[in-house]
Amino acid sequence: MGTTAGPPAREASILHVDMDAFYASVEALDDPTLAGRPLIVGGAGARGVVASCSYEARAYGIHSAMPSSRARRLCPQAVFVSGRYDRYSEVSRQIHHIFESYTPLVEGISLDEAFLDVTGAIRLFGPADTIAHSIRDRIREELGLGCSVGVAPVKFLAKLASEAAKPAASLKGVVPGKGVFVIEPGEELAFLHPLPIEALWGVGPATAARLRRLGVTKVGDLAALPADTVTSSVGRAHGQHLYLLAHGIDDRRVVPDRDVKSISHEETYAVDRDDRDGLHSEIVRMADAVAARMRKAGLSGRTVSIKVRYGDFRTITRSRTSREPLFDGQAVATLAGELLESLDLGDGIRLLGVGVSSLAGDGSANPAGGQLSLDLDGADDPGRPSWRGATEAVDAVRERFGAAAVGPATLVGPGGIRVKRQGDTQWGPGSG
DNA sequence: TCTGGGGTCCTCTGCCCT
DNA sequence: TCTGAGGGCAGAGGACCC
Repeated sequence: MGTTAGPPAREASILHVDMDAFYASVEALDDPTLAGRPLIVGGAGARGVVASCSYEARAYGIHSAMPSSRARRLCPQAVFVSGRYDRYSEVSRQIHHIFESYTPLVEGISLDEAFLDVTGAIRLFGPADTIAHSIRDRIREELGLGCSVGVAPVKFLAKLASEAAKPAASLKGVVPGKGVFVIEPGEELAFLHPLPIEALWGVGPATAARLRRLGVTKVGDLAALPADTVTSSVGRAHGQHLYLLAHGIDDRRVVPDRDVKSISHEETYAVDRDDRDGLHSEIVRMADAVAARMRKAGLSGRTVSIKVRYGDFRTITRSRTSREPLFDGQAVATLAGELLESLDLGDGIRLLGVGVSSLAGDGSANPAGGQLSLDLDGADDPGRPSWRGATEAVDAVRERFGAAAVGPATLVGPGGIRVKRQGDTQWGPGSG
């Protein structure tokens, strides 16, 4: 660090593909009566938020993460639809198949966004912008969905370029965007410096407020500052990163398979809760789901965390690290339950979450280590099944008959077994 | 005008050990 | 034996992303 020179010349061969209003577009695809209408995907309840909305809804000022209650006030005629995580995952896989027909270097950021490094594909398919148009056409023709593609020499500029390629919302109708926007080598700073500072990846409301105190409102203002001034304002690592980005420098590569660092579930309740027995049952349900996802990924974890958000929105986390790797829901629930017991629930909590981190790849069927204490009952008497065996049996039954086919006894209720699945209540209570 | 869910990364603090 | 410095680690929380 310390140089103020522009980025080193590099071919524009990084693509950022961003689906346009993805969830809303999938809903309109599956139900054509929704097409062209203000459509909101998200939690319709009092504590729900907007996950995605059509451009017709955006024309009313609605955007993702907005409380659903406010969205409803802004556009009373909008159609609310609950999210279907499984369906979006399925479409996302189809989109990735298209990506992978061009390059194996595909880094998924979320269900609707990915980076592609097409450096090695140019000889076969043509220049990067040709590949970008080809991908966009195929997604339109094969899946009936729209997307915007940014092309640039580095990742964060490709992302900004895809923003520049997006359609715009207006009350007179959707204004089509460029679809593909290319930032050529040498053009980086001319594109970057007039942008507001919030355009940089990693600048949210808190960082923007700090930078504004230095007189920084545009990326170019940040680039004009000495590196030390930036780091003393926003912290060493963060400051160095932003300083480099402001000069168009981004050495991050496209990484196809990132290691998962943590797995968690959390849920916001429609009303604040202080019933310890009920919340303990919730801990068991979420721990069961987290552990099932760990095992499916062949992982075990050592650190168990709980997250609690009180009625006044104050949020705390508590965690504990086990000496032994954990792989089953009961062990995770035991630690999480102890953490919950140590807390004062006050006037009630609106959110509860359970997570596991310090993950390692030994949650498979026959790990090298793992949870000796819980396996002891089986080890004492070879004729008795071990807890590990029971867990594997549960996984096998669920694989065949579904997640609700079998589960912890504490989760059995009048309607069957209450299991937690990824994407459930994703956008708040009352989402359907 | 109230603020979801699932993640990652960073910083700070306190504790333990050398 | 006591004390302080420094490293490593765990725990907690903040900020940010989609």
